[in-house]
Amino acid sequence: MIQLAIGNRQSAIYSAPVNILEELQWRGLVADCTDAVELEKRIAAPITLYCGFDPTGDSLHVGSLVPLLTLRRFQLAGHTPIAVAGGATGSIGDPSGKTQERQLLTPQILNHNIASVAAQLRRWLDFDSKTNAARLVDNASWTKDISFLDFLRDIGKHFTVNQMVAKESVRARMEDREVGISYTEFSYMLLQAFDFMVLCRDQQCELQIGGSDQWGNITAGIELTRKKLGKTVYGLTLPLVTKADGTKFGKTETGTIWIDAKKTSVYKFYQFWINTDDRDVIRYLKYFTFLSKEEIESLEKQHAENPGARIAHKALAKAATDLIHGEHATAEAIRASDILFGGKLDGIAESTFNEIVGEVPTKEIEKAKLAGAGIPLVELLVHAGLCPSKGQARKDIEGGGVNINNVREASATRAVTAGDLLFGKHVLLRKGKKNYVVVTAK
RNA sequence: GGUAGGUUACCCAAGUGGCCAACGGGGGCAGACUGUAAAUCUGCUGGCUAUGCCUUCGAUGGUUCGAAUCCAUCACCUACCA
Repeated sequence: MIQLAIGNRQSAIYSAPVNILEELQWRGLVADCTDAVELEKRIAAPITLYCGFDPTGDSLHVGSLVPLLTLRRFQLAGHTPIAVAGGATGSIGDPSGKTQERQLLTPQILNHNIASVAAQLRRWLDFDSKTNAARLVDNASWTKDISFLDFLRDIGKHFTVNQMVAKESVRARMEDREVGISYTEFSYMLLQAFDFMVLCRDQQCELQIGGSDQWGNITAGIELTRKKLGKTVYGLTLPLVTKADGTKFGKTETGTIWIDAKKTSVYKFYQFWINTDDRDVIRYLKYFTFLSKEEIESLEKQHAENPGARIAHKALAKAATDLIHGEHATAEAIRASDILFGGKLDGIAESTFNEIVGEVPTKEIEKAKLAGAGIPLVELLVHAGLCPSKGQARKDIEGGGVNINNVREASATRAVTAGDLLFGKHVLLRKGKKNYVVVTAK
């Protein structure tokens, strides 16, 4: 990652950054870029830039947030962003950063994914600006009618296999004799290069941004554009988001953190950020929020003075959740977190308790099962998805890791009955410190 | 093709006739401490209708009262030779 000195021209007010590159550098968002000197000159005037989003899933996840928010930063700085939801590239599969050949998506799934991702992209870019409205395009629109022969003659001729093979993403797969790389994925680079050239030709796009794994694809596009159009265009890559503990960013035990509230609840999304490692929190504030340099530096100072207060974590979680899910949903997630981690449930009002229902995972159970002797706790834990088996549930209880309504339960033979219901409806189960499930009797 | 060695739970790895659901380490989960951290310490880590029962040591078949362990065949991996 390039660490350049920050000039004292740096504006403290985000809404009017003098220089987007300085802003990005300060945020640590520049992994690499082509011809930094020329790009800096060019970017003094509004530029059109693009970034592709991979429709491999039906939602973006926190990892794809970095390029998306960076597009937004460019737009706020007066530049014109183009988001490409790739129907063409998506149908092939990018080998970059992948150790395995990808499973091709069916056209139905691909279309569904593109529609879902496109809808999300629309929410964080401004399409109504009078001066620099964002655009959303599907690269299938310019690739679907081109014939294979034309593509080979017009595009393929500009690439030598020698240089394609030298690209990191291809080389890694070629060296792995077990997996290899299909001709399909090998060709991916050409498609993405073609995109850049077309966007430059038809939409005056002069800059492509992407994750650092996109470097090879981006430079391929730059070369193609120079050869076909005789124009100089630029590339800028963003760092891979790392974690201090070395694990992969954006995943938890329970899976990927998605942008879609239906796939990852707002509460869970908020909790994801709250649980950020101390060593990562300031970096993430820079990556994932639009807080100003001043605000972040102030948070950094407070964090250094009193890390236990986790002021920076709270600011990060609030800002990121606000940005993605809106202030209202964020307030609810914060409220639910305060209730759950605030201590006792004694004397809690039903309306207050209801705030956490639906925020944390909720499971239903037939009321009849709680009548009389009730249902064994071990069974309920498995039903709630907190334990994988009754044997494990028993061990968890014996180890002191299970709480009913926030009261530790030490007996593995304990049954849960109607008498345990809060407000005649809910039982709050907890395993460990932060795994909550509300079981609702129906 | 020949010879030798290997294949054990999520991963690495011990075990070579009964005391083996299988040492140890990693990872994971939980507890203490703490800040819903980190580090450290402790416990657990195949399933169940549970002082017992069932499934599991590459696959199949066999020997034996009894097999992860012995034998045969097959599959895959590694090293050396050709």
